[in-house]
Amino acid sequence: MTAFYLTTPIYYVNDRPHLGHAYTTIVADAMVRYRELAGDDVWFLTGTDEHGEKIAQAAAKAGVTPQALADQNSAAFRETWRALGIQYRDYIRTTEERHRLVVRAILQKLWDAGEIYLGKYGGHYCYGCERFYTEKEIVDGKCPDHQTPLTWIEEENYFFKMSKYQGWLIDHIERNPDFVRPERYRNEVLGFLRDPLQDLSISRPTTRLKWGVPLPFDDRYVTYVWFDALLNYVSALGGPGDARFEKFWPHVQHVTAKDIVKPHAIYWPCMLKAAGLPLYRHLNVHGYWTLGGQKISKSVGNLVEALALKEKYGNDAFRYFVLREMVFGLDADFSEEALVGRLNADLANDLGNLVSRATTLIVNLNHGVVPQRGVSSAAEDGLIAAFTKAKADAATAMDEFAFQRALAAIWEFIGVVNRYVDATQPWALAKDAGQRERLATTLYTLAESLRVLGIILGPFLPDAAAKIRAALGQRGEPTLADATWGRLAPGTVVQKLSGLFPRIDVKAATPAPAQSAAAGDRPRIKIDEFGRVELRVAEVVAAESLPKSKKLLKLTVSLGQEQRTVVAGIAEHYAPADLVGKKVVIVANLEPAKLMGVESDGMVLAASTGGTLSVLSLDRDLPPGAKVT
RNA sequence: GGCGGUGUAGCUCAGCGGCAGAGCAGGGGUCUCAUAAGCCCCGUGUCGGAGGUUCAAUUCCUCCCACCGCCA
Repeated sequence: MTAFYLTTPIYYVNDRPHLGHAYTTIVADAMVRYRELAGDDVWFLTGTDEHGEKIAQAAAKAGVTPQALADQNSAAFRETWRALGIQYRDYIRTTEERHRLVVRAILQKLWDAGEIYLGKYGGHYCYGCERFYTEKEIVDGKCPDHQTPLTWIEEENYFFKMSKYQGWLIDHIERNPDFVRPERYRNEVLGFLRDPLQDLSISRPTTRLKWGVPLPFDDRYVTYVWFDALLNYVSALGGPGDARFEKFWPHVQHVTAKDIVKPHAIYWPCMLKAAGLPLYRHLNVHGYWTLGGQKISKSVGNLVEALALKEKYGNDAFRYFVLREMVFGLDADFSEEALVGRLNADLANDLGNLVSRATTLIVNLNHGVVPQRGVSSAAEDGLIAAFTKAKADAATAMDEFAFQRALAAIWEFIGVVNRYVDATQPWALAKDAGQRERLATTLYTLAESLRVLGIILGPFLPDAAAKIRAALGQRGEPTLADATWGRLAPGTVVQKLSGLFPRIDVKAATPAPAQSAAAGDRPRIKIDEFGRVELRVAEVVAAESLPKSKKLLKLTVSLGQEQRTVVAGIAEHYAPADLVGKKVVIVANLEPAKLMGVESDGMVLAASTGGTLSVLSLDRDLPPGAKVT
């Protein structure tokens, strides 16, 4: 029995779970389910990354301890995976003692081996950002964020001698072409390695940051968050010496999004090499989801919304869509329309309808009993060959992390079965007493087709596959070996299974909210036209209703240096008290206008649909006056 | 600025030296077991532009344009 160990990245608890995290995790879940179906002994790890400056800062801002913030957000990820039916075997948090122990043990080992040294680092430091800036990032000697002068700080830190592994790493990647895959990311890594590799700073002085794992050999420092985080893949198995580690570590593969290729493809192999541990087998890198073709970096909120569509259309449909639509490694676009398109065309029309018609035929024409099959004709031979090919193609695709190709291969077979029904016409055979054996063979073939589909679809559509197996009276957890033609026992009772994936009536569906505006066919504007609109963050200092108006509120807002009066038509949706202290977005260069006798100098932005209205605010805190672009 | 990638049918993309392909969308037909589903038929598109190599280029080479990524 082959061991198989797959990890997702541990997600940074500064974030809320969104489509990007979900894709990574669904991909890993589907792969693990597939390997398990194929008979491997699997282990599947996910978790959360909880140390570092950003967490410490966010917690301070929220007035809670870093641990409390981490607890809360780690739980949000766990809940998301539960809702998505993710079957992880372990969930690690970097604040857990089991993790800290392993990190410290490995650091000590590296220190003893002379892989770490104390060095001096000088840089331009911004106290506001609590970080160093490189020469390139600095604007006129000032912090690009705060526009405040920077301080030259020399700081002693511990460094990992990563540079000495450069030649070795290049060699390893060249000898193992699929170490980093798909190939585009391998090329990127090799490109990066053409320039000299620097040693890696692995500590932060506790005078600046306390939220981390203390270095075992110098408690004036905590471990730099990346060094700490990468080790989760090892610590979750108990570390070297643990039986679980010895069993699974040699077979580890990682899955990540493309933004964290560098730590995984460069730091991590060097760290493992220095620690005397075997390297991972593959780093599997996927691309980004875009929404309506737009880059997602500025619209994390929309990614959270995208993830919410799983509630509307169901886990299986959501899983199927992301696995089928994204070419693993490339970016792909997510839209509700595309999701519904896949759901209707592939799941409802092709698969759901096939299940419905085939089970109905067996129930109607043979009282729901799988008959003894007779002599095969060319039609059956062709169908069986198509299944064998689909199964093999899917296997090849899965070996290469090509989920979209695996699903396309299975759908080829579904198409063959649909054509088989049309070609053999069981309903016509049933009317001819001389065709009883043909009918029996046909019905057996259909039932067996559904049975094998119920097995190989399991990793991709867990719920639907289970329903199909149940309708065919199949019990227990299947294996891929069970998906061998002819194993269905005659006499098995089949139940009618309709509505596996109901079609979504696109015309009757409610128009997509807000989001569709971007994709609409209104005339586009140039960027400089948009640039004429000056949008700024404003803090509501005071709010009062206007006595004579039902709709209007008079707001006093701060833009940092100046205060203004703005009248907003939101009284039906917000009480004045709800708004005070809130950061909103206003149009700052609008011509002033008098409304109900009050001069309004600006306009508050709000989104609305039907009866709901929401004032735009920020999901991260920024000072009033900040420009919105 | 350096390195790399992409540009093929309305949309998403495959093909990567030998008569331009698939899925979806759209149009037409047909069966009736089925979820108005299935099945069958319908695609001349400057294969981003210009030049070159070749008997032959969407495919190889050079340059240019556009977009994207990594690095600086």
